Amino acid sequence: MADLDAEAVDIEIIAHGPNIRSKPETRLWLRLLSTTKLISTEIRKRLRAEFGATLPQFDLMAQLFREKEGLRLGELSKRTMVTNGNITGLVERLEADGLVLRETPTGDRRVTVAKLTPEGAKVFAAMAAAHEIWLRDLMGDVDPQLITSLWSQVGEIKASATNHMTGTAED
Amino acid sequence: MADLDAEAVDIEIIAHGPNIRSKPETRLWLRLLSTTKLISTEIRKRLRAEFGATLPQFDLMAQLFREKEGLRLGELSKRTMVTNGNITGLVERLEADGLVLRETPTGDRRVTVAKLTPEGAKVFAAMAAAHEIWLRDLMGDVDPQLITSLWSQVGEIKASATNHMTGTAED
DNA sequence: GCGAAACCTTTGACATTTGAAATATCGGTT
DNA sequence: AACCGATATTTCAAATGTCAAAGGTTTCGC
Repeated sequence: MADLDAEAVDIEIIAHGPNIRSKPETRLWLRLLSTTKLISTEIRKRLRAEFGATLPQFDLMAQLFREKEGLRLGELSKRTMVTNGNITGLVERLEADGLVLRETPTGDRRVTVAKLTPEGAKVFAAMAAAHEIWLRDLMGDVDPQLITSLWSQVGEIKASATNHMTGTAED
Repeated sequence: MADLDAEAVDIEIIAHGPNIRSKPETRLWLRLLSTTKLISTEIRKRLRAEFGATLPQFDLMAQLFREKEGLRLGELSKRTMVTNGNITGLVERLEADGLVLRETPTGDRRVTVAKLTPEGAKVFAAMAAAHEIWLRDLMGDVDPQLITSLWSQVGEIKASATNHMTGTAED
């Protein structure tokens, strides 16, 4: 951390209140972040309590659930936005639990394909059902039309962000 | 992870496409999550590259920046939504970097108050300025009015979620 | 003022996270 | 058939994350 020039910034802009003085983009960002964190924490808590699973495990299984033939680890990494190194450990733990299995296709030995075991599919189906109910519950006070329109509007944010970054990513 | 009943779930509802079959709440949630993760990753990358800081460190400093008298660690924990145990280490590292200092008020020796050092305030001011620019950049393609209206609409989601959870939290 | 309940922070055991470096394999060139 | 660049996964160190239990302190009821 280096020596930086404070005078370049109008302190007041950032200083007060619940971000009242921040620029709209920053305010929206802080709200997105806190909302997501809030709901994540709750979902994680419930996943843990009712299924002994973590959120990343749920995400990963969700991807495998809709690709019965399985997915390569790199593909899993992209889809879940989890780094490669992390996928390794995640899949290892799920394999140890008997929910996922790993296999190397005959053609290319660099590749590892992960797929759900029948047990894994069963467990995930139950988790997914609960997950949907939890979300309807958590968003229960919100007008259903707003939910739908938010989906596409947040999509605009996402598209813009994707446009303006060094790397890339998808849905 | 126990043996669960798959028949309880209509597989098709979850199975296909980019969540086309999911309920609106679930779709919105997945989009919020992926959008937030996308932007977080980019912000983290830039914070690291330009300031050698992490996102949790930035969050923590942001809270201290607008409370010149400092904040108790428990208060910091609530505001940043970071667990107590984690605040300890976070503040320790920032203190080691000379950006934050800890002191125990005379009145109550249970308490530790963290505040920014002058150096910390200087560094944060520069980070905050850059942060705002990055966000304007990332959301640059979006109609400014939409940004503002999203802020309040996402607020409705947040309020609803807050209403429907076991614990509590604030803005 | 004494003891119990309440409060604030730290500690400890572990799981997860990232980013970068290391490994392993493939495909094509020569 | 050895090599090079591109791919795919794993490993590693450091930071962050949770949860639960332990440590001091304060406050309150009596």
